[in-house]
Formats: sequence, C-alpha cells, structure tokens
Amino acid sequence: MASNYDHKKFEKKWQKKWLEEKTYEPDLDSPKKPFYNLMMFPYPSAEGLHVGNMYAFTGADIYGRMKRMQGNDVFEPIGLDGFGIHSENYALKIGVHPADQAKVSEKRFYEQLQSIGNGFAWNERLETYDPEYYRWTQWLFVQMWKHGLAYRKKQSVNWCPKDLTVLSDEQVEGGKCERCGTEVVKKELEQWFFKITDYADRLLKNLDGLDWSEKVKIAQRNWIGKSEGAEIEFGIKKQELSIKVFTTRPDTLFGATFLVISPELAQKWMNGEWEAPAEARKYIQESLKRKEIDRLEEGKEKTGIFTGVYAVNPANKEEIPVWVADYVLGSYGTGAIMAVPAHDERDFEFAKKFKLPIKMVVCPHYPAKTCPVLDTAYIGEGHLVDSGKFNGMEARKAKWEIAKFVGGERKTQFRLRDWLISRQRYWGPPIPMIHCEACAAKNVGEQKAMPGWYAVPEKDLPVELPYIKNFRPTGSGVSPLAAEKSFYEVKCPKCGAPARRETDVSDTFLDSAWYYLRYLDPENKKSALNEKRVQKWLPAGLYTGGAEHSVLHLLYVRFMALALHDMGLVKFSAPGEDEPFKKFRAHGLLIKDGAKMSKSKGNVINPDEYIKNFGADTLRMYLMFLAPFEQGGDFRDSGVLGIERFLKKVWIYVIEWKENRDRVIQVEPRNLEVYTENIRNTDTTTKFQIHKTVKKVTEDVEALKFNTAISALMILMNEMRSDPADSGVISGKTLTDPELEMFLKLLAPFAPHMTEEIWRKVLGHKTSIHREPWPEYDPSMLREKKFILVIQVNGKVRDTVEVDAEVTEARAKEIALASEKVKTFIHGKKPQKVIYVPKKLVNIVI
RNA sequence: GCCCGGGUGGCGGAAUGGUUUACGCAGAGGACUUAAAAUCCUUGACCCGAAAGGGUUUGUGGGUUCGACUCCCACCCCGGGCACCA
Repeated sequence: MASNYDHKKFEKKWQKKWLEEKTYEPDLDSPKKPFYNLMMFPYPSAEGLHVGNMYAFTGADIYGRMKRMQGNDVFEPIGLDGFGIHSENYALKIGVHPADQAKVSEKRFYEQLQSIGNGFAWNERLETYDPEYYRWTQWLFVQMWKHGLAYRKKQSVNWCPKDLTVLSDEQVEGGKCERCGTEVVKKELEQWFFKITDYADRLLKNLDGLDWSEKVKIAQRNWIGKSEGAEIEFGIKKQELSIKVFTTRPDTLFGATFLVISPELAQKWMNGEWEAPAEARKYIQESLKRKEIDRLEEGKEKTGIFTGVYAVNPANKEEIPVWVADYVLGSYGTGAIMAVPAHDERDFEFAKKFKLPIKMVVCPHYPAKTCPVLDTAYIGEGHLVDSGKFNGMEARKAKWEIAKFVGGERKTQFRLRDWLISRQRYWGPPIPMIHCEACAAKNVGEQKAMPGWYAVPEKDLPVELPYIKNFRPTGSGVSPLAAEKSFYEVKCPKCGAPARRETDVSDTFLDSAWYYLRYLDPENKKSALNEKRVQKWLPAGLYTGGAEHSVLHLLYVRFMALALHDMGLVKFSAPGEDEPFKKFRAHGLLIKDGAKMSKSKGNVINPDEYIKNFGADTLRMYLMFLAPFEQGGDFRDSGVLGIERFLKKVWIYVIEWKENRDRVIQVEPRNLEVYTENIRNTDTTTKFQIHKTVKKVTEDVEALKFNTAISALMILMNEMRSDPADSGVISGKTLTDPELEMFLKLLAPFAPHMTEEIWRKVLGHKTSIHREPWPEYDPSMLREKKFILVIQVNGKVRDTVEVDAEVTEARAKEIALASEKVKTFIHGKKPQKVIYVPKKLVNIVI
C-alpha cells in the first residue's frame, strides 16, 4: 500500500549518493557545453545559514538543474567568503578568535549547504581565508601594483569613535556606524587604493551590452556618475590667482553671480598666500571637522561665509564675490563651483539665505527680453537672455559655444572614486608590500612616485596571517598586526636593509572579486588561475545574487576582470570579451509576515527546523512558490502545508500507478502493450495537459518564474488525479511510462530528492534522474480541438459557447448573434459593429 | 528631493490589450472516524435578490480603444536605493 513519503529516510541518502557518484561534477577540462552557474557565495558571519541564502541558492540551483538536464555541463560551485570584517565582527561578538571561529563556521555552513540539496560541485569548494587562496589574492595585489593600478595616498576615512575602528563606506548608514549607531567622523590616514577610476568609462560603456537586471545597471550608472561639462577659469581681481570651476551648464555662465569654493580648497589657499579673514578661517576649520555628519543631516540649512575675495566672470567681466561653503565638495571636480542661483536649486537656496543676486539667463517664455526670477530655480530648457551676443539662442545649443568663448576646456567628471582597499583590521589577507626607509631616502623603489615601496617577491607568498592573541582593532589607526614585531620586521627585497612590512590587510571585496576564477581550479599550486579552463567556462551562463551588491561587489568584480583582461592574465571564450558575467539576475528579498527579517525583531527563519520537519524538497518548493524569484517573497508558515500536500499526492500517485502497472504485467507480460495502447487512446486531455506543462515549466524556469512553474505542475497533478480512467483500476488518469517520466523530470529540479527516490527505487532506473534529458513537448499535441468563445455585448461578457477550433469568422459571429442571452441585451437593435478575435471572442457593439 | 520597484479577494499571488482573481493558504459545508489528525468532495470577490438574474470591482481621477489590471496623462500610498557630484 502507498505509504507517505518520508523525507528523513531519503534526503541524506541521496545527498551522499550524489557525492559518491559525482553527479554534479562536470569535466572542467573538456566540457562539451559548458554552463557556469555561479551564485554569490555566503559570508559565514552568524550562527548559521539564513533562509534568505537558501532562497537565493535554491532558485539558482533549479535553473542550473534544468540547464544540466538540457544537456549542458553545469558547473555550480560553492565556497565561503569567510575573511573580512563581517566574520571578524561575529567572532569578536561571541568572544572567539576569528581563525578558530572560521573552522566552526565552515563545518556548520557546509553541513547546511549540503542539506538543502543543491547540485553543488563540492570538489571545487574554496574558502577565502585559506592560505592557498589568499596567497593568490595577494599575488593579484602585486599584479595591480606592478601595473600601476595600486597606489598609496593620505586621505580621510570613516572612523567610528566607539568601536575604535575604520569603517568602510558600506558600513556607514546615514552618517552613523551600522553596528553601534555612533556618528562617524573623518580621520586622515595613509591608505592603499586601486585605480578603479581609470576604468570608469569602460565600466559604464560595457553595461549596455550586459544582460543584467535593469535596476542593477541603473544603480551602477548612477554610482559611476558620468558628467560632461567644462572647466572654466575665473580670474581673481588684484591677484595672480585664479579659480577653476567645473560645470555641466556653461550655457548659464552669464548668470553666475558668485563663486563658491569648498572648505578643503580654502584650506589649501590658506596654506598658500591667501590671508583669510578671521571669521572665514574659523568657518573653514569648523566645517572641515564636522562636514561629513552635517552634510547628512536632513533639512540642513546651507552655511557659508564670504572670503573677501572677488573674481571676474569671464563672460561679462562682472565682479562677483567668492564664498566658501561646505555644500561644495572638495573631492569632486575642482573643488570650486560657479553659482548660478537662477538655474540651480542649491545655489538658489544659498543665494536666498545670504541675499546674493539671482539673475535669470535661461528664459522659458522667449522672446521676452528679460525674465522674471521665479520662486524656485529654473532648470528646464529655454532661450538665453541677458547673455551678450548669445541672446536668443537655445540654451542647450549654446553650451559648448559659451565654453569656447571663455576659453573653457571640455571635461568629463566621474562621481566614482578610487577603491580604498586597505583595512586596519586583523582578519584579512595582509597586503603584500614592504617599505624600506633606506631606499626611500635614496629615492629608489619599484614605482617612481612611491620610493621605498616593494612588492613581496612572488616566491615569498603567501604572507601568512599570524595567529595572534591581540587581534582586536587597536583604535590607533593601525592594524593589530602593527604590534607584532616578528610579523612586520623584514629585510628590504632590494637592498637587504631592515625594512617594514605593510600591516594593513586588504578589503573583503578583493577576496570576492576573483573567487569565480579560482573555483575552476582551487587546488592549483602553480598559479592563481587555470587559463585554459577560464577561457572555456567564462563568461558565466548565469550569475545570481542579491541586489544589495549592485555597486559594491558587482562593480569591483567587473573592474578586476577588466584589469586582469588588460594584463593578459585572463581570456574569455568570446574574442575581445572582457566581462565575466553576461547575464546577472538579482533575486528578491525574503521577508517574514510583511516585515524584514532581523535579529532584533526575532523573526529570522532558521532553515534547519523546516528541513527537519518538512524536508528540503518541501522547503525549496515553498520558497520558490511564494512569488517571482526576482521579486522576493513573504514567508508564512501556513503556506508550507500546500506544498507538503502536493508532494505527498505525487508520491501516492506514483506508488499507485506503479502497483497498478505491475499487476497488469504480472498477469501477462504482453498486457503492458495493450494496456499502454488503451491509455493512449482513451485520454487526450491529460496528454494535452502534459505537453502544455512541459512548455510552461521550461519557459518559466528560463525566466526564473518558479512560482508559476510550480503552479503549472500542480494543475497537471490535479488533472492526473481527476476523473477515474475508464479501466477503473486506478484512481485518477493513467499515464503511459514516458508520460509519467516527463512529469517527474519537470519536477526533478524543484524536488531533487523525492524525484530521485521515485526514479531509481520505484521505477528502477540505474542512473540519476538529474542526468536525464529534459522533456520536450510536441507542438502538435498543443493544438486544441475546441475553445471557449466569449461573447460580449459592448465589451461586457454575456455568454460563452464551446466551439470548434477551426470555426470561421462568419460562423462565430452567427453563433454569437444567435445566443439567447445575447438577444436579451440587444433588444432587437441592429449591431453597429461585430468584432471577432480569432480563438478568443466576439464583441457585438450596439 | 531624485532614481527604481510595487498597489488586484481575508492572505501570498496569477493574468502585459480580450471571461479579473490561475495555483496555493486560510474560511464555510459535507464524507470517512468512537474521536481527533490525515485524507477526500463541494463552496469560495463584493452588493441587491428566495431564486433566476442583475449591478459593481484591479490605489484615486481623467484619457485612448469595440474592449484597459495591462497603453497615455495627473495625483495618492507602500517598499527599496541614492542623497548637496555643480
């Protein structure tokens, strides 16, 4: 008798079997149809895997499983992004050494990742904190250095005064530390940077050719922030000085009624020959101190002060005052702007507050000679007025002419800044650089601009992270490694003099900027990557992950790929291709009962319990059934039951189907043919449904719409179970062997364990269902013989009639007009129009 | 403020110009059972009506169309991201 499916018995068993049989290990060296199914690897920074991780991995895995069955060699690796501040903070929180915690987390995470039933290629797993991995992360740093893409510079960084540590930009939320809520201050520190700005243009341009979630592309475009404009020089009266400003609106130059310089630039002046008035000096110093916090305060009023200096507007030779204000950024453009209050909201606000003149030069109601000043800045199109010889021109068209007129230089600015790569923390790959005082004094070194600096020779890599007791952040702006003499004392690789090793570690995002390359050959002891395999497997077929990485990981990883490509270190399969991921899809966010899951709310779902109670198959399907994958979903306990029932029904159906079939064969082996033939002739609705489902599921999985794919499988199951077949020996409709197998294969990516149990133990196949070819539908089976003709009167449905699929237009209209129900709405009037939509409806307009 | 999503039954959602609410959950009624669970069957937007039937309905208001959840315009609300980038 058909007993219930017991997931506890089967899931572990098949997971083990898949490992033994290497079901999900493709031939990395000679794949026939390589398909790299990559998903963002997790960072183990909590008690265990979050159900949100499982959501992401399951969706990607279902897609990968279909691709595998469609004949691709699918490579679906997994690993741990275990280095870095997330994991270190977790270790600090629970009071364990990060290196010890890593071992615990590794075991725990891998067990959990095993239990969700993904088709991971376990042989290729990697951990970023493994010296065999970070040896090559350091090697990449050295390559960046050698190619002039890594440099060192003094710059202000985010500093949390409570946690006594540097924070990365992404750890600053609304000007506050994401962990303790303390206001972040700025601190000047010497830092390592990667020249991502060199690639700004390419990173932007390449986006057009990428098949990525549109919101991610938009986020990257905004982050790169390309602006085309001009640099225009303003002379300063009575002094030899001049001020250069960057503007995207040279057409409004005649409306520039004052200049504003940033406090940073003002300070530079003060260090030079400028005698700042005491008031200004005070303002500059104060704003330099609290700038970052103030800027983020909502509804903050603009502040500023007059410098006492006047400049000359090069367009009309008018004298205009120079102000210093903190709404102008020192790090963007030239650090100075021309203020055109009539046509810029920020300048308008500033002019209003300090009663500075506002002059309209772009007029929306041309041909008025002058234009009244509006109560907000006018940023729209219009014609120029009050602009000398340019009067009457369309503002947009005059843009470059005016710039040229005053000798301005065309310039492109990017909002993107160089990537700050160094961290004053412990748990990361030490930056493989050595500084020699002796060489510095002699002004020699590997890079002219940075005397005394040498990369650690490649043969000496990795620079191992020592196991030290005092791994806590020091608060003094240096890494805890700076207290370890045995670590930092080295000899200069050039002159042999005593030198000092860099004690900062690199950003976690560098670890994750190349992991996908290492996956292809994680054991490689000779080089960072296996060029042949890289060329075969990349660009990846699909990359999936969270949208929160839109402008961090996803930008860094592209940058590194471009840089490696230019260094000649990687070549992808298509000639000239330099992007690693042609297709990227962001999964949605999983929430709980309408609210975000968070530890403070206590509503974080632990997948373990659900796997234990319902099984991985049920949880996988439930997560995918919630909503479209790219939209996210709302996790509610009650919904799990629906999937549990569905899988139970599948199990019972198959068991009964098998028992029934065996009984037929037992009586007389030849009966199977007769039996099958009978089925073939009796039931066409189910056959139609099967082929329709194959089409639907295939298309939906391809589009990552797993929710509707599951719904289609349910509809088919309901159909299979309805109306006892003519034979009367089995409840529900009877399928032929190939038909039942088609259904099972469609279900296999969603419920890999149960379908495998059925495939091999119930149906007796020798090899895995997950290596079976994906079912194809027969288009001729999809043709319906009849359809429901909808009859409308004035667009409202009044009747429906089942008609032959081949019905002619004339006949359909005739049927519609003959309908009794329709007649009562026509009231004997003559229809003005009768519209026929083939296979759909007739609309009678009266 | 700007950018991106989204607003459809009691709930998650389906439908991208053609029967609104597929599929699932919860609910109601019934069968089986000593009983419960499980399972199965029926029902299932709202209003009027005993019923037949009719009317209304996809955030709001307008428009295009024979026909609009779907396209266009304006507005409101929710979620997410960016935030003085000149």
